[in-house]
Formats: sequence, C-alpha cells, structure tokens
Amino acid sequence: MVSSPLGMRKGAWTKEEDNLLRKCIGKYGEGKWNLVPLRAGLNRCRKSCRMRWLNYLTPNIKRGDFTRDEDDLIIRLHKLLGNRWSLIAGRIPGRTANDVKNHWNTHLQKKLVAQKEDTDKSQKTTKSTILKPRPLAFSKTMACSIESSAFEQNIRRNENSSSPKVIEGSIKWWNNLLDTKENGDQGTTLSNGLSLGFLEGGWEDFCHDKNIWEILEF
DNA sequence: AAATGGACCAACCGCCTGGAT
DNA sequence: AATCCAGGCGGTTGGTCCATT
Repeated sequence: MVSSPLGMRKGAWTKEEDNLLRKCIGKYGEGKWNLVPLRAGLNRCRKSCRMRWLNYLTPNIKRGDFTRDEDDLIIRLHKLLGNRWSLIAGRIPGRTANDVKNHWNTHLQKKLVAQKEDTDKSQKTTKSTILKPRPLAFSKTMACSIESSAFEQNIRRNENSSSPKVIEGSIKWWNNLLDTKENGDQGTTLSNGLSLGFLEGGWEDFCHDKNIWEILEF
C-alpha cells in the first residue's frame, strides 16, 4: 500500500475502509468531506473519500454492462454537451461520471471511429448531406422554454444583445440538432457524417423532458 | 508454463469555481 | 477587493485481468 507525503493511504480501498465510510455517511450524511476522514477514522484524504463514495458506495449505483439505450443516450448527450461527464451521468440513472467517462474512452469512442470508417467507405459511392453544427456557447438568458419554437423566440428576444449572424447560427444549429424528421426518422447525422439511431420517442421526447433543460442550465 | 500486450476500470492529480472571511 | 479553502470536475495513471504468442 502506497502512502502520500502526508502519510495518507492511497490505492485500492479495503472492505473495512468501505464499511467505515458507509457508516460515517449514514450517520452524518454527505458533504463536509474534510471532516469525513476524521469522523470515519480513515487515513484517507477528503477527495479520496468523496470519490470512493460517489463512484462506488452510493446506493443504487448500477454495475455491469451498459445497455444499447444507455450507449445511445451517452452518444447523443456527448454530442450536446461534450466531455461534461457529470452532466451526462446525471441523465443516466445509476451511472456515475467516472463510469460514463471510462465507458466512453474504452468502448464508445472506438465504436464511433469504426462506424465513421464504415460511413467514409460508403460515402465514396453515395454522396449525402452532412450537417455541421457549430459549437456555440449559450447564455443563461438565451432560452428557458421546452418548445424549440419558443427557444427560437427566446433567442430572437435577445437578438439586440447579440449579432444577427450569431443568432441565426444558433437557431439553425439547434434546429438541426433536434430535427428528428430530417433523416426520415432514421436518426441524426453528426458533424463527422456518422448517422445515429434513435431511442423510442427520439428527440421529441428527449426535448420535451424537462430535466434536459435543467442539465443544460437554461 | 511463462511472457507479453491490450483492455478495462478504480483511483489519483491538478485545476477551476464559488462561497466564506 | 483579495485571499483562502472546500467541493467538484475532467484528464490521466496504474493495477489487474485475460487473451494471445
């Protein structure tokens, strides 16, 4: 077992340490991580305790393989949010940010690369339209509505404070991102030309789900 | 049976943010 | 306004397992 310069334990957690941490969180609740090592009687740093709790000991954490639906959701959320793993994980019940990040790095990234290669091959014979959504930063004042048309109105309402080109780009980018009909309900096309399938309900359900707007911090 | 390499995942590290002082 | 500190996050590392040679 390795120790830090301050004499803190590092490396894999033992069952005894897990139990001590569980007891401590059970008694005092989450938070005040600086007090946890002392309260629990653990020779671990606050960050290590927090990480262990959030990624492993929290009740209802789902273990085992990711389902196809989960993969699909991660891919789409990653398209929306980028490497915001905590936000993505917040959308997938029972999965932690670390789980999602690891899964992305070890499985999904490869999967997408393989799919892209297939797509590139097929594109040599058939030409298809590629959407190129531009990454744009949304301000909190830009939108607060669930409906995408209302979203557009909200953008327009703020157009005095932004350049018209940026506004137009925002709307097109957003609409492209959310349009389930464009490809005949076959899914959406990523900027790299990769087509993605939809879960039941597609973007429609996804966009009408209130939580996504909370995630996006509108 | 031993060595090697790749895949996977738990854990660590460093940085950023926001609240308190 | 400046500083400090805890909490939180994403990138990276290192250990373990398993398949292959």
